[in-house]
Amino acid sequence: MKDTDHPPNPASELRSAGLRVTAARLAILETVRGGNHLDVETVTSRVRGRLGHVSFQAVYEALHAFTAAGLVRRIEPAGSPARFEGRVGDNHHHLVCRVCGRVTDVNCTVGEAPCLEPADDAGYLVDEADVTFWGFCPDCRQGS
Amino acid sequence: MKDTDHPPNPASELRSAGLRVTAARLAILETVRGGNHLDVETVTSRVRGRLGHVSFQAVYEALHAFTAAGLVRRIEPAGSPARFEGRVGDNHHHLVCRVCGRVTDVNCTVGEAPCLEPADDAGYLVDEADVTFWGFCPDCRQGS
DNA sequence: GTCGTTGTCTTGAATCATTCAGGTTAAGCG
DNA sequence: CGCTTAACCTGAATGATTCAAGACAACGAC
Repeated sequence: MKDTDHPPNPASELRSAGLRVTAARLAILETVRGGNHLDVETVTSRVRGRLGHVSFQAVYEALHAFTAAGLVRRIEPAGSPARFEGRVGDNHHHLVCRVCGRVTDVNCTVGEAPCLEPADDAGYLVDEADVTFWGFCPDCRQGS
Repeated sequence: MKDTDHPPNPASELRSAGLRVTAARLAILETVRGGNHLDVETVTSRVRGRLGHVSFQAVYEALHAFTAAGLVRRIEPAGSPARFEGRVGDNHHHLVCRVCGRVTDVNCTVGEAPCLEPADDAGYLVDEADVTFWGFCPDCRQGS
């Protein structure tokens, strides 16, 4: 099982998602995939390091489009700006450090696609489960 | 099992949490408990309806203090402002409507305190699990 | 290869929730 | 009845995100 299923190449992924292939978007997509739950500012600065100038709006729009297309996933731990990750499609969750904000992936153990359905859906048509574990990461739990 | 365990009365709850008892804070606490995942603006306007004038900062500070004291719980579904609820201490989760933003409580079925621990804690000291189910509420799934 | 459509990118301003600052009021203990 | 300090007030600032409107360029059609 591959980490995430990346078809042929990023360019064709964009195309088959109905998006145009531009240097900026390729760099944004690769940056998100190469990074670890990056926020918009970090994505932007890394992309700028590669390409020169790219506007914040271009990054926001691209990330929004990618999220809608299912190419990336957006997470937003309470109190922190939105973060993006390349791992999509597998039902995994997150550990978030209350001190430093670090985010770490956790696989869900309870079976294959656990936590995917609430006990009682109250009539809702549920399409996603978002599980966040809050605590203190190895580095930050020292001083406790 | 009671819905939520409310000791003697709100005033003594505040006191035993080390907080002073003021008309504003009593009204804020009761408003949150009587409401359904209210945001700060709604809490403020309801409290104002009762008491006359109360500043936003007073409400923010009170809600922050209550949250720290464990009297209320703060949730923050991605993309929406913070919301507060009076149900605390029982491990329950939330259904959030993608269209209207409505939030509904769900009890966790998988045992008593489920989803409380991740499969692999990656060295984190986990103290809370935050589970949000995204979907379409009964009212909003009609047009689909 | 050229053209046209429209998705993408740019600059600049605006919005919204939340927080910070500093000073005033009043809860509750001695 | 004072004192200490939590609580509250007004007003301004911050930071992430979005809106607006025009310029540019990807890519399918010709």
